[in-house]
Amino acid sequence: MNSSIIIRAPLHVQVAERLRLMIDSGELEPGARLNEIDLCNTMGVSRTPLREAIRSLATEGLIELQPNRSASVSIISHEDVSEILPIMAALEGLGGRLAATYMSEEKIAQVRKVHDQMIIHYQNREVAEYFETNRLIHELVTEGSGNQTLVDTINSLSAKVRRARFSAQMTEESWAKAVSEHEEIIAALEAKDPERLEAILIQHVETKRATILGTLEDKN
Amino acid sequence: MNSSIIIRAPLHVQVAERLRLMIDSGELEPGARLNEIDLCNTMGVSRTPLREAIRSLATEGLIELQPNRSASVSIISHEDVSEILPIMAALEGLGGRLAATYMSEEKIAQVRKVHDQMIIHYQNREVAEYFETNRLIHELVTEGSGNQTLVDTINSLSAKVRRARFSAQMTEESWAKAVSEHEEIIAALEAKDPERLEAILIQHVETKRATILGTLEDKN
DNA sequence: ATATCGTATTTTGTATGCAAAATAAAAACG
DNA sequence: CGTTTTTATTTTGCATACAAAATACGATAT
Repeated sequence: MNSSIIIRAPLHVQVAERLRLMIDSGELEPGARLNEIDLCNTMGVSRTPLREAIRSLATEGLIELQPNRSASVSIISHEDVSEILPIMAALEGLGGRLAATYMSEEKIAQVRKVHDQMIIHYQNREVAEYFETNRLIHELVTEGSGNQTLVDTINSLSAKVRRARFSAQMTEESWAKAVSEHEEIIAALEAKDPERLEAILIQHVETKRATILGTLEDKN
Repeated sequence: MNSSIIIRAPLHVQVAERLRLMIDSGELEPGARLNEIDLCNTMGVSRTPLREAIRSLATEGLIELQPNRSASVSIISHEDVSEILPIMAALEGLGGRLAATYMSEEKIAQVRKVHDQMIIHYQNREVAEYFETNRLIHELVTEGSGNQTLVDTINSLSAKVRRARFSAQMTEESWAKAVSEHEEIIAALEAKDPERLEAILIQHVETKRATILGTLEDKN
């Protein structure tokens, strides 16, 4: 039989995906109001699937709902970031510990490849590419834990922080530190040292926290 | 002015709450199919808010969606439990560490009170009451971290495991162990010892894992 | 009797319609 | 003029209607 059956995802799923993308890319900025009819027109769907999608993103925390008024892209505060990062540290630490134990040689080699790419992007000061390869490495390591729930949980938290785009604060110095920590990450992974990888990943998130929160000298 | 304005939650929120309750109580068993029209009739609402609620619970993971067929209460497997518990261990550990540092004396006293109640329920072998006070203690400690995102994340994971009702497996022995660990938890909290509390809470979840998975001698 | 095909019924997916609330605009008042 | 009140418009909340898919049922053939 034909195994290439095209499975059409329900509209509300497609719409949710697209909204998530719009939020993630910044096309829909934090605080932006979601006018249902406008969005329906741009997406070419009716309000029903759109509203279902909005409800989903609301439970994900990407959108905020207030009765009888437009949904809005949720605004992430410094407090939110301060809450989320310690959680991510604990979870990435756990993921690393498991990954160092269970990850296959091939997967490790794959991480190494992406790592080397990232280093090149760093040397060439290609910010966007650096961030993307960076993100991918963390994803691969976490996936290496073999714990899908862990991957999902981290992704959900990561998505919220990512939107914040405090990243502008990244100095040459903090960037160098992050890269150096990544060298340690790959080393611990290749050495299959769970405790060390866990510790480094926790430290790495702490570095991220310091960077994002502008070394504390920001407001708040 | 009158500050006692009654804020009516939107129907889809009320419905979601009710569904969550039905799932949690077991009225809707894992695998049960959700017939939209039936549910609409029993709840006295139209399909629109019901479907919005279903989408929400689906993104929470309590319900599973398959295109063009009824939504069903998601079935939690032993694998799922094995994935979730290590995550909860890490997060409860983090929560405990923070709680031991930041929790106020009054809050600690409150936990102590609930703890003493729990012990009485244990001595009287009042299972339901024991579980409820137990749950409350963990919630209070986690809340003591002052990290709302952490509370929410743990609750979300906890809700999934709770539904599993593998709890039947609890022996007199494992129950005693859990209680003894709780004595240590309250001690570490009162002593404001972050490292110790973190360690105990992680150990405590490990005990739970062993209990739930029937000390490994189950299938799988 | 079992299996397969075709039809009828149920159930979900999506669009639309109407009422209520919120917002914007206009008019009345100071 | 600025402020409040009233009216009009927009926007959300919910219900319903219709189409498409899935399921259940029954007939036919083997």
